[in-house]
Parts: sequence; C-alpha cells; structure tokens
Amino acid sequence: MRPSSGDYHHGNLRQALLDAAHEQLCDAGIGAVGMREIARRVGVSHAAPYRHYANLDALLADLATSGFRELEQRFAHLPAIAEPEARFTAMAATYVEFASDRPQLWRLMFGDALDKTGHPQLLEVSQAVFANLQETLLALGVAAPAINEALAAWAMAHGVARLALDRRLDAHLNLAMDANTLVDTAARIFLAGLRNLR
Amino acid sequence: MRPSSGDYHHGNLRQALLDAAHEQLCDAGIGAVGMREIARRVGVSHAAPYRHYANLDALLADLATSGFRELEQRFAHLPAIAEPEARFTAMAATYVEFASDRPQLWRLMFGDALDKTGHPQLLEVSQAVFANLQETLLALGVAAPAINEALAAWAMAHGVARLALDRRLDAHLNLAMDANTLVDTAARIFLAGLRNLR
DNA sequence: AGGCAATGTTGACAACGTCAACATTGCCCG
DNA sequence: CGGGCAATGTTGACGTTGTCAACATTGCCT
Repeated sequence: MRPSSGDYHHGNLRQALLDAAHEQLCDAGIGAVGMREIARRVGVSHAAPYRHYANLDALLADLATSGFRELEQRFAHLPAIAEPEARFTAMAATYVEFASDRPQLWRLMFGDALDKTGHPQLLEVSQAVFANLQETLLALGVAAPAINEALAAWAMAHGVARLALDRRLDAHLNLAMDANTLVDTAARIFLAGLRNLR
Repeated sequence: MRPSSGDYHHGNLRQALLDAAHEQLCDAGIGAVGMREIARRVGVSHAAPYRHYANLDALLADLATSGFRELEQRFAHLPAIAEPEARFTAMAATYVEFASDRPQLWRLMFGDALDKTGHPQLLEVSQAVFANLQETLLALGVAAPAINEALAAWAMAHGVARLALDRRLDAHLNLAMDANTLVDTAARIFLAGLRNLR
C-alpha cells in the first residue's frame, strides 16, 4: 500500500504519526505534543490520528514504549564486561547516558505527563528493563531475590538522571560537574557499601 | 481589608487562589489545575487571577515554592539526632516521607509540569533544601565541599521517592515493600560505602 | 468630597481534544 | 470483472482552556 495514486490514503499513517510525535517531542518538549500538531506535521487532517489512536494518551504511551525498547537495546548492546562490579557501573552509566541523550523521551517515559495506568505494553517493557538490572545484581553475588538492592541501585541511577535533567546540578554547583562523573561516584559508593555489608 | 460590605473585592485573593490551587492539586492532580478552575473554586470570575499572577505558571511556581518551604520545615523540626549517620538516615526518610505524604505537591515541585526557569524564588528555596543536606554530610566527616557525596545521597533519596510515587515499586514487586523500608536499605548501603571508601 | 490606583467582571479570541457525519479508497467475493 | 464493504481520511462542530482588552467597582489618600 503506497501513496501511489491519489494521496487520500497515506500508506501507513500510524508509524508516520509516531515519527512525527517523536520529532515534535525532541524539538519542542512534551508540552508541545498535541494531536493537531502531529497531524499537521504529517500533512493530514486534524482528526485523522483518531483512526489509529483512541486519544493522545494512547499515542504517547506508544511513544514511551518505543523509548523503553531503545533503552533495552542499549543494555543489550553493552560491551560484554565479565567483571560484575564494572558491569554494574557501566549499566548505571548507560542509564544516565540515555537520559542525557534523549531528555524529552526520558521525561515522557518517567515523568508524569503521561498516565501510565491502562497501558499494559508500557508496563511490560519497563519491567523488562528492571529485570535486566536485577540480573546484574545477582551476578554480584547478592542473595536472591536481591530486590532491595536492585531497587536501591535503580533509585540511585534514576535520581542522578533526574537531577541532571532538571538542571539542578547546574543550579547547585559552582564547579563543573556533569551527570557522568556523578553517577560514577554514586556507583562507587554503592558498590563499596554492598561489599561492606555482606 | 475584609469582605465586609459588597463582596466585589475579595479581601486577599492571592492567598485564596493559592489555597484553592493547593486543594485542587491534592484532589485532582496537576493536570486538573487551571486558571478558570481555581477562579471557580474561589468564587470569582475567570480572569480575576490575572490581577495577581501573570499566568498559570507563575501561580504554580508560587505553589511549588511553598512546597519547598514546607519540606524545609520538616528538616528543621527533625528530632535532634546527634549521631551523624542516624541523622542522615532520618533525613533521607523525611525526604521520602514528604513525597509520600504530599504526592501531588511533590510532583509539582520535582516534575516537569512546571517550567522552573525564570522563577528565582523557586530556585532559592530549593537550594536551601540542598544546603541542609550538604551540612549533614559534612558532619559525617566527608571532606569539604563533599559535593559529590551530597548529590549522590540526594539522588538516591530522590530516586526512591520517584519510583515509589510512580508505583513502579508495586509494579515490580510481588512481595510487599514500601518506600520506607527501601530508603532504609539504600541509606544503609550508602553509609557503608562511605565508611569503606575513606 | 473627589479622584486615582487597585481590583474584579465581561466578552472575545485562538488553540486544543474529541466526536459525528460524510467522502474516498483499496480489497475481497461473487 | 464489477460491486459493495470495511478501512481510512476530511470537514465541521462542540465544549474547554489560557489569555487579553475594555469596562465596572471599590478603597484609600489628599
């Protein structure tokens, strides 16, 4: 199905909408992403998206889902580091790096602009990401199920990412410091604490 | 100035607007807070708020500022704990507790619904909160300026709060666990790490 | 007492999300 | 091969919102 003859039918609007929404998100932030604006970007009438998404939230949920998949990919393509502690640090760094590479997407995924309840796919992919982290923790020799520790680690990386995104680091620091060195410090403290406790 | 005679003039609308906005925020979440709704709640015409706030963002910024002041108060009224490590743990717990007591307010303060740039008061109060944490870290014997460690600690507490608020804990846990025990775990790991590193 | 600045009201505008009614197209089945 | 049906896109409408301008009302100061 192509836009060969008359371009009344688009071809595959759904993906085009997603792409346009993604561009708009990166360009202008979450507040600027609206049904009409997306339709405008694709060059289609303002109500056309409703043939593919029940409402704006559904579209945003789909966008967030693709974000989680990308994050998962980054974890998957992490260089194979055998040593567990180094791997843990690398994962935390990857997490923060993703947030700093795609700040708007990250905000959509973890912020409160989108109500996540009622989007099972979204829940599923986010759980997959967490499972990945938990496995690494297990390799550290933490006793199963290691839930506490895994969550604490996640919280740490998550907090670093958010503080960095909100520019609270810039605001509170005279000296130069970026999220990367901060997450390193935090990971080092965390690992030392784990060693010390068991 | 009271609403004694004809109630054309309200008395002190500014505070009434803030109160109404706060109620609406707690009742229905950040998405439901709008100029017209606030005015409706106070019983005043839809454009009246503009005599006191340039726009909705300005009002929300004021609300967030009051939130930071309340958080500051909680730190100030913390029971006097001399032992630095216990005090640190108590502060982290207080932080998370605030988030769980006033989730919507916390979202406003730390979420991305409100653009914080261009609100100097807001920046000021949030810096004051951070300074408080940094002092406690100093008492732990961390070398001045201890910026790295203070930020890492903040990130940890912040991450716990956010994961809890977003119900990601519920989503990922079969067993029962709340933010309180999690922040305890995280604080213990963090402190053990600090001891181990120096 | 009178006038001015502060404060509140009314009405308007553009933009938005969403729905219903209608138009157009591709595809499948006889 | 043709006709109809389901999928998809368009148009127009409704109610809502943030914000502004013009106007009304009030309290305070001289």
